[in-house]
Amino acid sequence: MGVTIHDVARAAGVSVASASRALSGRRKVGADVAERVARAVAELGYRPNAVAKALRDRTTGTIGMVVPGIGNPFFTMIVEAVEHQLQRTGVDLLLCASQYTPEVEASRLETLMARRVDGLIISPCDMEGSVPAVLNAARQVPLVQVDRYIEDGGADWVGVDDAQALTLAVDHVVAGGARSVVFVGSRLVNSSARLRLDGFERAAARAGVSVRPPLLGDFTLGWGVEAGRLLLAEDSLPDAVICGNDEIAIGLLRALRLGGVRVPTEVSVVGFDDVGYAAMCDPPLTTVRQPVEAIAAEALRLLGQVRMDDPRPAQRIAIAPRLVVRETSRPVEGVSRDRGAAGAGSTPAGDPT
Amino acid sequence: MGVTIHDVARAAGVSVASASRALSGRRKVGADVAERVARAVAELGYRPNAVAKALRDRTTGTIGMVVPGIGNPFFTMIVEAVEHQLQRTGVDLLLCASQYTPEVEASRLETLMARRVDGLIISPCDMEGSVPAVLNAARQVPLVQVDRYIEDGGADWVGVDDAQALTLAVDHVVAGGARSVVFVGSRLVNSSARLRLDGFERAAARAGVSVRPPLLGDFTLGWGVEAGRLLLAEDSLPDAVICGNDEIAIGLLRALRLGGVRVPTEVSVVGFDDVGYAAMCDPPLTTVRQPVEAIAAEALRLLGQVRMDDPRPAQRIAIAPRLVVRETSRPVEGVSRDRGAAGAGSTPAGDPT
DNA sequence: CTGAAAGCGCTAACAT
DNA sequence: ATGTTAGCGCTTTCAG
Repeated sequence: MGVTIHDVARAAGVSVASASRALSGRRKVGADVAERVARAVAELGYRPNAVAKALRDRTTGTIGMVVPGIGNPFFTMIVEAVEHQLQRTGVDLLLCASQYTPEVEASRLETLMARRVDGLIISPCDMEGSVPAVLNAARQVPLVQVDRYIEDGGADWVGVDDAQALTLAVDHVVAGGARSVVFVGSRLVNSSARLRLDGFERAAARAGVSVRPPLLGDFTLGWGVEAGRLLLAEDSLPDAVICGNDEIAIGLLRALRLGGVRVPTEVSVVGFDDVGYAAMCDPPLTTVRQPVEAIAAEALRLLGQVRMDDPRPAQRIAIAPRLVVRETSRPVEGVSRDRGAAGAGSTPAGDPT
Repeated sequence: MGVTIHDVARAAGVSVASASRALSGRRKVGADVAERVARAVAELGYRPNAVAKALRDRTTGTIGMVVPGIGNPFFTMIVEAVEHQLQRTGVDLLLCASQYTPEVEASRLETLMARRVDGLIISPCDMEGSVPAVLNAARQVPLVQVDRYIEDGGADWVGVDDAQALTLAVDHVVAGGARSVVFVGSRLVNSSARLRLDGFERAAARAGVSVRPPLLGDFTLGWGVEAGRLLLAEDSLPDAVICGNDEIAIGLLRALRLGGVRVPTEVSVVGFDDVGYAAMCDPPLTTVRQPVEAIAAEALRLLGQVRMDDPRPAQRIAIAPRLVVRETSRPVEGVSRDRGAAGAGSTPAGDPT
């Protein structure tokens, strides 16, 4: 620690300007200068100070990302996708969790801006509560929302096309013979919850099937099992249940099994997201896959486009999802099941603890 | 963007020094000065530039963390714990994933150091391959390893007491009547894998039970189901199988169920980590819980202690785990099962997608 | 092609 | 109590 470009310049017998030029390679330097600087760097173990560079350049090569919670597999997927897209960019990611709380979300945004991130990617935790902080941040620095958005239309957004996703899900179970369907999702506190319920209702109406009143809780396993019990307690089961995310679906599956209900023979279940576990649960879950890589790529592209000076209208980009048919839905002629569902090695790997 | 402390000083009609003092509150200022500065700040929407402060202070208020992969629930737990401990500290976390690859790990460490993080927390991905990068980093900045460590003893470490953990697991199944046990874990490429196998073998020997050759793959669901099939293919099943982590255990459970084996009636299964899903799988998993909060707290404490000038010997701190008895192991007199296992709302919540 | 010097925004001596 | 100023490490005009 502590060897600066001055030390390098002195050791190489050149000016700091030359050392800097040699280091960055962005300007011509004599061959001998380059040579001697390189040697000095190696000998002294010089490491450029990114902080000083950032101060000088007024840009940090860093973008901030804030998601509601990193414990949630879906957010983990998006974070990984963003990280993946950033790979060879030289841009680093400053990751924060808002813990589903507008207050900590606002504070995280504040410190990210103090650190002068070059851009911000955020999945706002609360459709209403997040509005001031997000809007305020968007005024200072390029910002794009992913997955969830605030109700105010003041900032760019990219996410999955929820309407299309629900259409895919509903049409699939209907094609499998379902005549009555129910939606199990989240209370309408964030945009995804609302969009998905809407999408479901429209798709069901279009398909002309009977729809039961939706069950709305939160996006957790726990709610999934509770919802399953609620369903079991009713007079009769619907032919299919469409879930707001995979966690709910997996919890539901569990409750149904405990209740002695066979899936998909008696009822079909469809999830949403396609988290890693969906392929490994029992039976493997039919679900709508979120195009996370595409979302990440698009978000980053948008971020690069934003110019704080000429404010162009906010964009909303919805990306088409894909239905992944596995074994919790009744087979449909002409639609083949996703292979690799049942077994080993089909998940991205990972080598924990 | 762009309003500096100079602007504030000018607007308030005071010197930058006074403005700085008023802002930091670290030195006395006249009441009127404080007042006028506060107003100027509010009017101009001043935001201190953390980059400039960092350059001046030679400290960033940031620590870097690098884990093999954020998709793995266990690492996610540690990251959350560290974040949680950092909460009211004003210290921010710079999170990176090494993707289980020493090369990217080295590169992440390099950029973290360029950004002048005040400390580093790392779970090295490879017992051998990570050695040079970790040692090199530890030479520049306070560093502590969590969970995994490099074989060279040159850097601090804090993690779970694997030997004790395996003793807990083995003694528990033996108390439940098991006479033959097998270990399903990971190939010995990282410290945890080795420590856990060792711990298992010692504990089994001490308990005087018959042990079958261990099955070693990786820490994934996929390997768990494969191992389950391998077990099924043998002449007879062991009384109990102890797994290297929960993912393996959950995969194994699935394979056993498909094979028609009843758990825990015919065989007991014990996991390791106690990830959120362990309480929700079927049946709920008996497992050894990692004391992640304690590990995070201890790591941070250690980090604060390290003085780069006086090199004290490296420390290794192993923290005691706790056995969480659920329903994949045969009941033992006097040991009560973990309640809340079967149902709703027992997980930390989370409100995804 | 190379060097001298200014300045990014901030804080801490060092005056006053 | 307040103001002036140097300087953190770097890049980039501007001269030569």
